[in-house]
Amino acid sequence: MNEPRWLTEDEQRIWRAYTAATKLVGERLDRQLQRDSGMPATYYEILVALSEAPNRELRMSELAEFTRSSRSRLSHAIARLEENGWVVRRSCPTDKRGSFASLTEVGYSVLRAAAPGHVAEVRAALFNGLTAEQLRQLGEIAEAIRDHAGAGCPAASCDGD
Amino acid sequence: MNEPRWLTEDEQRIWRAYTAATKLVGERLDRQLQRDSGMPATYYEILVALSEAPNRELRMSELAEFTRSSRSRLSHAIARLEENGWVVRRSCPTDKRGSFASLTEVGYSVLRAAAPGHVAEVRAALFNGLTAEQLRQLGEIAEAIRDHAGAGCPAASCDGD
DNA sequence: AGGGTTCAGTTGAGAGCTCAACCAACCAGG
DNA sequence: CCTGGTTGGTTGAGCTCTCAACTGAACCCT
Repeated sequence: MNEPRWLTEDEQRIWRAYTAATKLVGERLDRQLQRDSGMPATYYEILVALSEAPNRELRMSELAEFTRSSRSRLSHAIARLEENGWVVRRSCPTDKRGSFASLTEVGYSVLRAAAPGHVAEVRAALFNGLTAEQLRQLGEIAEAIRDHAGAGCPAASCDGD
Repeated sequence: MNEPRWLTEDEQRIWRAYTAATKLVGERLDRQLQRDSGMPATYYEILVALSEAPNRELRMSELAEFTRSSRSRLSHAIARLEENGWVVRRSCPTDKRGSFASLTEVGYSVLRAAAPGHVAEVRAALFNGLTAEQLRQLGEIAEAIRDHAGAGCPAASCDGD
């Protein structure tokens, strides 16, 4: 096979800015949550997903889908959250293989306490640096990437296969 | 203190698309490199930075800056890369505290072998889903975020202080 | 010189993630 | 039934990352 199609100088500049930006934002968010609320960003997202679900609980597989997490990662995470007393597992009555993750009252208040700082950090790290127009563009671009990259890689949130 | 400034519905939509998109892209890239070349994306970036440096070597602290990595992470990473024989440490003659990380021939060929697949995945995961105009916008947005988020958080690549 | 401070880098413990293997319950088809 | 495959979820090992503590070298200031 012949020479691959390398990135042009422009593409390389964009790619490097992209990785730098996303890395910085991700690290800021993670650091803030860890420092102020004692949880990584992924756990925060789990709590958010649960808090928005009817009855504040979800099947593990649905939760995995919402949070775009592998089942394995989620399982480990829920185990940790359960240790903290923020979540409890409930076994599913109709399908004995399944289980629900259910947000506890404690978990809910931890989430409520964490939210303001998190939102502030989102603004500080991402939104405040952009014009309104750029923000709008970013939304469209992110949606395009999400739909495109998600389609091209079905294994993104699956374990084995 | 009073009610924090929550995200509007639009802002929330943008934020969620952003996290979804960046997570998907990051995971695709990482997965591809791990599968095809046996290294995480962060190690790839280290090898790239070294390969572009004069004499293919850099001081640890410079390398940390280029790769936007904490000194600690880099130290662990270089230890691992040294085990693989892809990098060697050289102590600095003029400053006995310092050390250089130096890309070996083996490391260089591993990098050359990994590059085509990586570039293809960058295109597949990110570029191919966007119009030329969106790509241009993404570049500007990413630069704005990088400069803004980097400034607001000096601790991003420092250990203790 | 001598003493404190800063600087470059390392180390170890603890935590989260990935991958592959696994188990148990459901579901077909014969 | 019961057998084979699929599905829902868990587990453990290995790896990377973070955070904090630490070492030793350089610098500064009298």
